Amino acid sequence: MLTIGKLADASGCTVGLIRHYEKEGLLPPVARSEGNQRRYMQIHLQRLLFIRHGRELGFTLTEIRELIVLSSEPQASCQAVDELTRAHLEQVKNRIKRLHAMRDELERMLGQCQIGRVADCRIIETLSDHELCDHSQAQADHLQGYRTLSMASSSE
Amino acid sequence: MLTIGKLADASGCTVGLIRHYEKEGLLPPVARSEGNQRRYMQIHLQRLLFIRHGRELGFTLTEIRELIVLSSEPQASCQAVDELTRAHLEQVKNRIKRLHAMRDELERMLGQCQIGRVADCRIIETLSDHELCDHSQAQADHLQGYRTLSMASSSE
DNA sequence: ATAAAACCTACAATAGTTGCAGGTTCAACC
DNA sequence: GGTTGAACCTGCAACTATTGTAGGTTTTAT
Repeated sequence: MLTIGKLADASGCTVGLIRHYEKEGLLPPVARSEGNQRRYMQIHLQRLLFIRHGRELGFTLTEIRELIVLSSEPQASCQAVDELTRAHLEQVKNRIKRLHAMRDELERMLGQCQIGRVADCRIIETLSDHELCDHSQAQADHLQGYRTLSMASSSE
Repeated sequence: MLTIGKLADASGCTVGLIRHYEKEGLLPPVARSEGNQRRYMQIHLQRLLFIRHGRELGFTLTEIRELIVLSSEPQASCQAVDELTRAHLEQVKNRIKRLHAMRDELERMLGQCQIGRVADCRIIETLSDHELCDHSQAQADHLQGYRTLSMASSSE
């Protein structure tokens, strides 16, 4: 029997996040102590690790919920799993493309900047005038947002 | 004089987004008609294009606000602009790294999947057991979220 | 018995954008 | 001048994933 705090330590999630996953229906119902505190078992840890691993791979919680449903039928074909993963991979590739375009343009701008006065700054100039931008890959005028793990992480 | 609708068309923003930028302090104060409707001038269009271009390059609204402040002093050194851009570039590069790790692992999993039964699915298996994952670049256990343009875009 | 650590719920905040409801103004046409 | 329809107004809620907080309860160890 694990308390939510122990489960958090074991899984690398915060306590709040575990409660959140429960609310979202990603964690199965939990036994409670007499005083209404959650008491987990190994199966919950496994599920939690599954969720975290999915998140590390960039799946949304909705996709992970879907993967959980699919994995609950061991005899079914895993074609749906394959398709979901393939679709997700395409999204990841699209994001990479967009980020590459950003990176290249940012590097181009930085390469032109001589650190002079703002009035002559190529970065400001390019931002002000889209025509000065390298349009070769600028079809990325529709960019997608998403969110992965740990907004408040120390790594950035 | 442009109405907010015309400005939206000219800039590629939605009407709601223009109001949002105003609320966020990214657009200078606007003249109003007798009936309290916003009436814009060319300067507002320029500002809006600057914002959109910044967003396309992945700058946050906070960074763009900063860039606007910096660009308002033409005689100042553009070193701060350069530094802000450089820092942003590093973030973009980090995101690319993480997405590369995701992509590689997803491709690896897909390559192992034979489209059999879920019970034997390598994708589910790998998600369930982090040890099966290729850890070579899996230090990315702290992933960052962010958001760029147009969540509801047609392109995904 | 008491104190501290851990837990509980419910809510707000983050970022950027969209969408809605309920109401007002503008433009054009009769 | 009146009427209509499009465009506008404000304020609010939604989305995603996660964190944080406030105010209160339980558990655990002393």
